[in-house]
Amino acid sequence: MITSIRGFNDILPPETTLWQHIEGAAREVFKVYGFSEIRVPVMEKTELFAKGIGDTTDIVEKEMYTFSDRNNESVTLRPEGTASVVRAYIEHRLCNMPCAKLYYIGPMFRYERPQKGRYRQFHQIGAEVLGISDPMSDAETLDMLLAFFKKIGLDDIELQLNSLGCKNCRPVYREKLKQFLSEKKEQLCDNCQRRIDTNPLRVIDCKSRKCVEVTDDAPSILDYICNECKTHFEEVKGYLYLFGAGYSINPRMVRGLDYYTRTTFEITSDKLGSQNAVAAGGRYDGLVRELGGPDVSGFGFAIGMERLAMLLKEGSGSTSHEAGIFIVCIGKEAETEGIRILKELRERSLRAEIGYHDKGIKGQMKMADKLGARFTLILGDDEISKREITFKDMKTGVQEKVDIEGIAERVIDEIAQVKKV
RNA sequence: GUGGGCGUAGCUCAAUGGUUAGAGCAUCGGACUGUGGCUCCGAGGGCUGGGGGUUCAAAUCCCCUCGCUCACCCCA
Repeated sequence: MITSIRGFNDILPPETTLWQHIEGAAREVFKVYGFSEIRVPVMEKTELFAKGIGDTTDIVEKEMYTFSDRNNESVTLRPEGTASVVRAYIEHRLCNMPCAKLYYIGPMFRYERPQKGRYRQFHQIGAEVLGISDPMSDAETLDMLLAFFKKIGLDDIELQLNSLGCKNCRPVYREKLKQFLSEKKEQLCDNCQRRIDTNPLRVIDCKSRKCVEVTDDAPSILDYICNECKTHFEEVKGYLYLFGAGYSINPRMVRGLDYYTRTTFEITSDKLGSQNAVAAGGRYDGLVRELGGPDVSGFGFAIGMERLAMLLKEGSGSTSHEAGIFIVCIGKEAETEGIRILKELRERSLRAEIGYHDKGIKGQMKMADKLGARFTLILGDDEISKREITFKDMKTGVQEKVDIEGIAERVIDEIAQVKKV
């Protein structure tokens, strides 16, 4: 048996309905906030990600699907969406727009060990605002994200906010923190002892109890960011209040991508297991320039579709099928008439299916039931000779013979009745 | 890359080292040849993940390997 590749999953019918619902809600909400969809390729030149994400990050160092194509060019399946969107923004001179508010939906690829909420092919809904540095934009975009979660009925989530400062003030804090950690090195977990030099910010985000205690009085980044960054952060908080968005400050939150500056955030849920962020993002003011574009700001986020679907499945399990019609035919003549009716119902946008002959009438009824049809239309010799059709309500079991002319109207009426209740 | 847990029918799971590896659900058929669900009866479906070893005898014990899963790491 040929199976799918490790970490690459099929999404099967009952669940695809949920996915469509999620995507539809995102499109609706993003639209009213003035965003437009952008579709970018799933593969890019490797250097785009190396430059954009940072070539010492874990993603670039060991998690990318990188190949040589037949021309010996190094290409990579995108591990995230922002770099591609920024590339397209520069390539097509979208900076000529007053500001670019773009969203995308699609698969991303990272070569990691799969676990709960983490897959090698996973899907993100992302949005980016390019060309605006105003803190109101941070708040507005966060408000949009929260509006989306509200729309799909997800509560029990928390918006955690932080500022990572800019390229001027972050290194100052980093040194200060390194100093602090070095003094307490022996008390940290093995992992964090190693991290003091490679990634000190990560230490204050460590979950091990030992490290949490030791870093309790560690310097906070919010005390070290420069005045400009501080002002920006304060204004973001002020605008969040105006938009009515709730949040909590988490000065220990760290992001894994190099491009983030100033505002960063995560939306978390305690129902996701170890991978507890359902969405995350932040500001990236140097990225466009870094990738060869104008010196403009950026702000964006990405939502993890698998994680979101996981949360929504926990809640309401409404699997009720749509009201549908199933046509049972006995004999060639009935079949001819049945197909005619089938076409008519479908042209009127009704969900209609027809039985296949090799099943017999019993088999066809069974199939109607399994498919969840609310009504069946039964056509046999009796009906054909009298120009009638048997109309059966599968829920109540009640059936009657009705005139074959105008059957479509009758069905539409009945379905309208059912939907009202 | 490093750990832990688990691999038995399509699915969920049974089976002290000892007959022919079982059950529920699902599938198909019958009771009910123009009527689904409910009930009853029956059928199909398995190299017990794969390979090696111990033993008179292995789903069961040992080793190797592959797969899944959770966690570390990292992240959506």
